[in-house]
Amino acid sequence: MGRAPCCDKVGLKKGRWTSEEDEILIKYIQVNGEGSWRSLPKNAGLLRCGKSCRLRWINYLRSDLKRGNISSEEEETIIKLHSSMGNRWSLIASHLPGRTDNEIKNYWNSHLSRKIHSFRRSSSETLPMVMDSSKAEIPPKRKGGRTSRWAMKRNKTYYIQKDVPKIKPKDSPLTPNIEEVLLLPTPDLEQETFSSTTINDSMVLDPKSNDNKRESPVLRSDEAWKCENQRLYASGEKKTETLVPYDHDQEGIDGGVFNDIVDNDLLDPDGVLALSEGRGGYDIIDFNDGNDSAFMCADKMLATHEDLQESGQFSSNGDSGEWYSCSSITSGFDDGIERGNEIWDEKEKMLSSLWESDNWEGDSYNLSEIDSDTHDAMVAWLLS
DNA sequence: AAGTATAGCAACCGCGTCGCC
DNA sequence: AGGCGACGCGGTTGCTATACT
Repeated sequence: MGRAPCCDKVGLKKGRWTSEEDEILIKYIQVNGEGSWRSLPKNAGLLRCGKSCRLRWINYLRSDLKRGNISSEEEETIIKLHSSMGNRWSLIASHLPGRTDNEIKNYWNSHLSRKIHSFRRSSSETLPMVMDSSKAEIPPKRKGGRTSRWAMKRNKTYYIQKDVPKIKPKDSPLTPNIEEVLLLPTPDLEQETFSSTTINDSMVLDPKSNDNKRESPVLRSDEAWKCENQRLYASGEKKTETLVPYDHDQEGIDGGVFNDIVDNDLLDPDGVLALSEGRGGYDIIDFNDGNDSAFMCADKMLATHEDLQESGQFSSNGDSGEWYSCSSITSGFDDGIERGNEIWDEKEKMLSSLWESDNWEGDSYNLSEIDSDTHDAMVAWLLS
C-alpha cells in the first residue's frame, strides 16, 4: 500500500513562486507563525502544497537568512564539517547562521565538489596535503558534449551491495577478491576535503619523500609502509601500527569506542587514532569503483587492488588519478555496516557537542575528566 | 545573431522519523 | 503496539541565465 500523498495535489500550483505568493505566505506566517504546514496553504489562500510552502519559507523567505555569496570562512566551515559529517546538510547548515541546508547542498554540488574533483585530478602524481580551498583551481568550462550534472551523477556509480558475500576476517587484507565486493556510496568523494585542518594529521606521509620537510607532505605508494604499517606524522614522529583481525566477539563499538579511546589513550596529540595489538575491531572491505579497488582496514585504506602499494587513508583510482578518501567508512563483515553507522553516529554526536560549546560533560562519553590535550586530540580526530 | 551546452539555483519528491492517538 | 499524520532531510529534477561555438 503506497503512502498517501502529503497533500491533495489536484489543482495545486507547482514551480516558481510569484512575488504575490511570497507576500501572502510572509504575511500569514507573520500573523500565525510557522508550523501546521499542511493546513497553511488552505488557511492562507495559497494554491500550494504545504511542503512547498515550508520549503519556500525556510529556504527563501525567512528574515534571518543571509544573502549573498558564501564567504571563504563559511566555505572552510562547510568543507570541515562535511569532512566529518558527510551529506548531513541540515546539520552543517545549523553551524552556519543564515544559511540553509539547501543552499549549502547546492553550493557543495556546484562549487566545492568540483574544486575537490579538480584538485584530485591534478594531483595524481603527488598530493599536496594542505590546500587552500579558496584558491583551488576551477576547471575551465568545457566546450561541447552535454554531460551535465556529472558531479551528482557520479553518486550513482557507488552503491551498497549488501547481498554479496563478505570478505572473511581471516582473509588477507591485501588479497584482492573481485567477487567479494562491497560497494559504497560516495562519501569518498566528499570526505577528502583538503582543508588543512581536516587532512593534516591523519594522512600517511611518504617516508621516502623529501617533501616531509615541507608543510605540504605528499601521499605516495610505499612498499615499506605496506609491510610495517608504519606511519610518519607531520611532526616527524614514526609509529608502527599492528593491525589485528576483527574479532566478532569483541564488540568494541557497542561497549563505547569513545570511552575506550579516552580511557586507553588511543589518540595521539595529533588526533591520530592509534591501533595497537589486541585492539580488535577492524573490518576489511574491498572498495571498488569498477576500475580499481582498494582494501580498507577500519578507517584506513590498506592497499589498492591494482598494485597493492597504495596505503594510508587515501586510495587512488587508477584510471583517472582521482584520489578517494575513505577515512570514515567502516564496513565489511556481517555487521560491518551497522558498526560503521554506530561509529558515524557516535562521532557526529561528539563532534556536535564539541562544536557547539566545547562542553565536555557528555557523560555517555566519559569525557568529563579528560585534559585539554586529549580534548584537542579528540577534536582533531573527529574532524579527520 | 542564433543555436546549443553548461552551471547554478529553486523547487519537487520520496522516504525516514517522531509524536499523537 | 501500531497506525497515522506531520515534519524534516537528502537526493534529484527542472528552469533560467550565461558561456560558448
